[in-house]
Amino acid sequence: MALELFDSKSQELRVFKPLTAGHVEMYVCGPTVQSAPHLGHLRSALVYDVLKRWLEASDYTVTMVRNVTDIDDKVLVNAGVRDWREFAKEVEATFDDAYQKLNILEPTHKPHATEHIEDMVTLVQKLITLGHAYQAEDGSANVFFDTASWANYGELTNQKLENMEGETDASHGRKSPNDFALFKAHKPEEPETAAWKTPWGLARPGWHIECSAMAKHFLGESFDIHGGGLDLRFPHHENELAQSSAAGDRFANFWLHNALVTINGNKMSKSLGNGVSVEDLTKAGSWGAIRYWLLSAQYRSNLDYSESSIRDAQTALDRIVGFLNRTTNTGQVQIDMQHLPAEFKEAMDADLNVPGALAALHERVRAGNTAFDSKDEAKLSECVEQVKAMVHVLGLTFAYQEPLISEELTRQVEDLIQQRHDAKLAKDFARADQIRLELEELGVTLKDMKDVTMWSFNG
RNA sequence: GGUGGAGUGGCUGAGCGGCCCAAAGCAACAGCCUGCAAAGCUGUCAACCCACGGGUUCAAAUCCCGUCUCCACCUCCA
Repeated sequence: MALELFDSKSQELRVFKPLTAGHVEMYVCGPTVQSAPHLGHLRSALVYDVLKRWLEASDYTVTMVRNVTDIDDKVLVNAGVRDWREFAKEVEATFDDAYQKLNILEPTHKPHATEHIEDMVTLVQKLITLGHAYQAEDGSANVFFDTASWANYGELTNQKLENMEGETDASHGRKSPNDFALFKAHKPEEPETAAWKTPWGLARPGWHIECSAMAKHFLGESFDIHGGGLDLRFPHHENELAQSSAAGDRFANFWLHNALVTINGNKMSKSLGNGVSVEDLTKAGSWGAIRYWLLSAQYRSNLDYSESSIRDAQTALDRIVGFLNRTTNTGQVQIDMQHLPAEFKEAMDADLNVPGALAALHERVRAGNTAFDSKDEAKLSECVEQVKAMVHVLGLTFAYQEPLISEELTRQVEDLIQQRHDAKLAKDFARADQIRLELEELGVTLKDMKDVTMWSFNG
């Protein structure tokens, strides 16, 4: 079975076939570094991380670009009196930190908008030459895309120009309220560091042109997949598509849009201020649990957050981790498609049906536990290999590889466990129970197995 | 007004014409294990049936029509 992906431009499932055999190029819209990440940003990054992992597991090589929008109205506003560049770096670091803790792989390229102003100028000049862009009629350095000149405008979101509401504020030299900024003229109240010399005067780039220019810089005039959050479909991606195709590029072959994280049924967003922060999440469960939860709905379905979400995910993940811990001595995993069950592959190939893949994973865990208890070594070994491979593809490996506990504490805990064991042998149950209480106070969860006592911290 | 999407068990969430008398997880309950527990494991758990009303079909959660409710986008947002 071949991988099928839902292309939101043609609004249908299409069999995925890369433009170049064996190689996939993808561009994903990364964050505007205006404030710390919330669950929605993490979900988006994670969706494309899993896609990349699945493509690689399917024997493709993948070039992935995920940009950083480090110059934007909001960045300047939120920086306040501080140097906006320093502020942007700081926010970006909080994203990188969260990505890393979630085990999101580094993209091949991580370009910053401010590093590609030249590319943007070149692209805009071309658009002007071709008659699809113009400098503001008021003579300022504002440059706009001429939507009326591009008959396909609206093709991505199936909208007609006359139905669009357009910009409501002052025109700034626009011909039409639907025209969007390619470059924004420098404003006196903004720092000079946030302005670049362009053929039209001092200006900074608009948001949309950044992605078109960076995609072209790294991937050329056409590439396989463009991904991003559903809320970026319009205007951001519509405008990207208009710019790039008006400049003569074929641009993306597939458009993927991940659905949003909701809370009480409503979108989680910066502007609504209902974002759940990283601090809140890590109180409820580990990073592994957060990753597991974010994967628990198919990427085109909304994912609704509630208080118990992460906690429930932790329990589910612990089942998988517990199975591997009690049956395996090593955290080493080789990715081997041979070991992936057919149900898992079918689910992943069906537009990345990760919940279906997780179902296959849990089924193997149960079969493995049964084999373990009945001492069916052959069956057990098969299940372990399968589970390891699936866990690896989903990027959950780190959840059982991470030794978070210091050596000192480990020694202390193991010493107490030994004392308790001795007390139990001497049938001094009062002493054994007392030690059990001490361990609980340390935040240790005991697991008395047949011959040994296993334990985990806050588990 | 325009454009998309969604309504499935206590909760999360797959399935999108027959394999569905609806996956998986959580919760709940029971058993095993244990000195007793916890943890772990195993099992059980959707019967006027997949928002409601019609229709198509040999066959519908899945297709069509209508109704209701909800969400997203059309302004910055993953």
